[in-house]
Amino acid sequence: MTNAAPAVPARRERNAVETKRRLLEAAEEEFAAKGYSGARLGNIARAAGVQHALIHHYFVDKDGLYREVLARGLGAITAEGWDILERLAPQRPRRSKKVMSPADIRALAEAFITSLVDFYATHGALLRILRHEADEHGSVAREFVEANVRPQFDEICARLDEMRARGEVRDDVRSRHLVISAVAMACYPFLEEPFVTRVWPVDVHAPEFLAERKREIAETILSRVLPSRT
Amino acid sequence: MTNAAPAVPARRERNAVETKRRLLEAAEEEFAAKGYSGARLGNIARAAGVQHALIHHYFVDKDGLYREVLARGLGAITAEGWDILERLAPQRPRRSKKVMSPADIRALAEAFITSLVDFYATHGALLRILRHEADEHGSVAREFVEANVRPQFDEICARLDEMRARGEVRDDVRSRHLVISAVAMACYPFLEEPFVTRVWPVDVHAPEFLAERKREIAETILSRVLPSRT
DNA sequence: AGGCCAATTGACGAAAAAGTCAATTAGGAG
DNA sequence: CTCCTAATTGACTTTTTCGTCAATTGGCCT
Repeated sequence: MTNAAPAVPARRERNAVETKRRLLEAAEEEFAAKGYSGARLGNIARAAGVQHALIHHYFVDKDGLYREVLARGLGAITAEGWDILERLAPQRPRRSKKVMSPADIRALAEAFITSLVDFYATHGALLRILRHEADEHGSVAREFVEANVRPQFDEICARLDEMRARGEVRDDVRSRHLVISAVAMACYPFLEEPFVTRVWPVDVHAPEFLAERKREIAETILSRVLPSRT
Repeated sequence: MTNAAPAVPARRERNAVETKRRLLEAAEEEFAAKGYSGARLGNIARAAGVQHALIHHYFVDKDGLYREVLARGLGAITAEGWDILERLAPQRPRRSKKVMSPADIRALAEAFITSLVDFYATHGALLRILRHEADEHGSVAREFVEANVRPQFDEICARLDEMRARGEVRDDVRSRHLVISAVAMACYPFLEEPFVTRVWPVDVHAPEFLAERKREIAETILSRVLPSRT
């Protein structure tokens, strides 16, 4: 009643790259929450504060937007994965020379778990997209996992098997189960956040929680792996 | 060309309860795979082998069908959860009398993990629906978890805390983290099956895998929890 | 200062999905 | 055997969502 002036179009700023970035970010959230077929272009446009026609201008169609979201993230996480493995294995070249002490193993495990938890805490949205895609859409996530993360998984298992062969870890350790367990413990609070926070009201992204979580997982893995208590 | 007889309507059988059951089953799969907004009534009808108009006849609308799917499952899994806790605690009434031996604890842990893994292996679809719903739709899953599974979670944590107070488990065990870890290890292969089978080609529902998985998780939890190696 | 290019819009059309309804017919009750 | 109820269908309408297009306008270049 006072100053109802709907005629003023409220000066629109223009910035192509910024707008595109906002759209991609909004799209990542929407796809992560509802999957491909459940995502609504209207929601994405509204979250980004633009008309949905703009999506078609930049990304042609829904599929184009989806691929762009994936492309933006997949390269990064693959590189980060190999990076983690790299940093953990400066000892790799010299194989089966001297055995690692329990202290060495503890340091290795702690470094690994830290990287793993940080990884999942950071890339939750993208990983939820991959999970959706594995169910409904299909090909992209499957091929990505087989081509990029499976080699990393195999690499970790191979290192564990060598450690077991050298007697550095308990010989009833089954490497694949152990890695799956570590990944499960690390990713669970972030991929299942809505559930976790309902049974245990914590901020799973708070620094204190992250630190606690890392300690707990490292301790668990080490207990399982070390021949005797330290 | 040979016997193109599309005029024969191919005698349709009729069975209300059976058809309804088929619809609910198909709906569970569809909702689990794509969430509420991503699910298509057409897909559900086709999977059940009926016209989609029949869905409206039995369940009024999409929302009605969805609620019916949830209702069919939620009651069952709640009861099953309390059942598991019940069976694990015939010792509950007498509190802090005699302490449990490591062998007792091992038996308890193995029974718990077995129930947990079987639970997740069995109810994967429904739990994926709850996960979707937590993101997009909202209320039903949240209220269900807070009202029904949180008390179960608290109960387990309380028992663990008592055990720690009695010195039966290591005193650096944080009960909530431990339970979250156990749940994570147990559910991961089933809630993330498409991912797991891409990095490690196994049939996660095969009896051998289930047995291995249970042993591995129990061993991990026990290593973490027991004051010394057995 | 003026004009051009592209970012952005708003309205429109097409396709897909949800929901409605009258008309068929299987199968049980009398 | 017959009739009558209800399960089931197929075509229809409505609503939602995706995609297109011409028109507008902000920022930049000269």
